[in-house]
Amino acid sequence: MAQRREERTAAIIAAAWDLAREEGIGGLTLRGLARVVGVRQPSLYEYFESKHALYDAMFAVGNRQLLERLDGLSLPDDPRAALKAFMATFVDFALEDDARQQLLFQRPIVGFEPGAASYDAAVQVLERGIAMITAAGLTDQGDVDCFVAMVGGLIAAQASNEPGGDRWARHLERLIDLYLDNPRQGRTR
Amino acid sequence: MAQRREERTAAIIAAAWDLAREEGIGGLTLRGLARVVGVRQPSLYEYFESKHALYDAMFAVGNRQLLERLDGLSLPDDPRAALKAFMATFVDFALEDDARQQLLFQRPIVGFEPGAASYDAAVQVLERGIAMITAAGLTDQGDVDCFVAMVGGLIAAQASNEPGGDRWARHLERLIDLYLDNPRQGRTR
DNA sequence: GTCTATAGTTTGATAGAC
DNA sequence: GTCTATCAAACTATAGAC
Repeated sequence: MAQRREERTAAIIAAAWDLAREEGIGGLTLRGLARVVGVRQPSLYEYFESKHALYDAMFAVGNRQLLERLDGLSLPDDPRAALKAFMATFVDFALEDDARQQLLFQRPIVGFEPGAASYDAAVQVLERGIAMITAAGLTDQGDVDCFVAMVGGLIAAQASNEPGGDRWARHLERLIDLYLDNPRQGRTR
Repeated sequence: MAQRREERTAAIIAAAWDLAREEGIGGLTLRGLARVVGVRQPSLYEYFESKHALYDAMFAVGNRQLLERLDGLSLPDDPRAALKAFMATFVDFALEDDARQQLLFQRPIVGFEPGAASYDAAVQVLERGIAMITAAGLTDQGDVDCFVAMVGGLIAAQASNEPGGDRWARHLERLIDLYLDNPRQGRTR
């Protein structure tokens, strides 16, 4: 049964995420993971050929979760309202889990580059985001860049200075309006 | 001569920064540092009682460099122009050296918290920045938070997506105008 | 597929001679 | 103050029995 093996693999990845949440993404070790899974450390090599392969699988699962959540949204017709709902979901997702935010949106593991298959989900997320921004009226590359940087800055400030709070995140909607209302070439009136 | 010792300590810290620039801040090892300094690894313990103490000294030196550069600016009288010049210098400093940016503005070393003395310079930098923002007209805490997050977001996006370029950094002045012209409670006219 | 055993490496830190 | 020698610990990864 190949299905049995896939379920087991998924359970190990889930346990790895649990552990990363406690120990930090960089503090994840195969010994620790084996302990919570209930096997000996070498047995994990039956499911992942290296530690990098484990990170890669975690990266893929995390991005697929994000993609599912974004695709599950029932967005309003108004492009601006839709963008706000989309980005609020994105920010919530990022702030829910610091370890996940680090592995998905930063590069905290030296030498780790996600494989093409795992990267695919991340690319899809980015494409959806840019499509939403464009639909809301920001077509200039510089405007899109600034918008993306702003959202990333909010997330980073919130996660590192006040995890669990909303001191920064609560300004998201206002800032979205600000950016949409002031494109680079735009006139205020 | 205690002076001789201080000079040697400073030289070791400088070498550590050189090495961190090559190997990454997390890849810095005492053995590697000893090699480039020209001594054996245990000899470093004559100058730093632990690796954390070395990081702490590096953190302090980096922040003092930033403080010197900011204090050395001859700023225009106009508060808005002054803020732009101040922040441009800050962003340049952060983007000059990725390892330095990581140690100073992120927390890439697990378990490392700068000591009070080293933290002092960092606090002074932040205070100066907030004073500049306030002088330019943003007095609301939420406005200051958003401004700081925006600058951090620009730096992070630039450093991680296009090191050495200016695709994000070049929008700094325009975004400063945008934030100053649109305070939370403000009216456009 | 899981185990025991261990190789092989790297690291921070200490002891003690000089 | 610098050295040699070494400890003690952690980790990833592999070999081979069952």
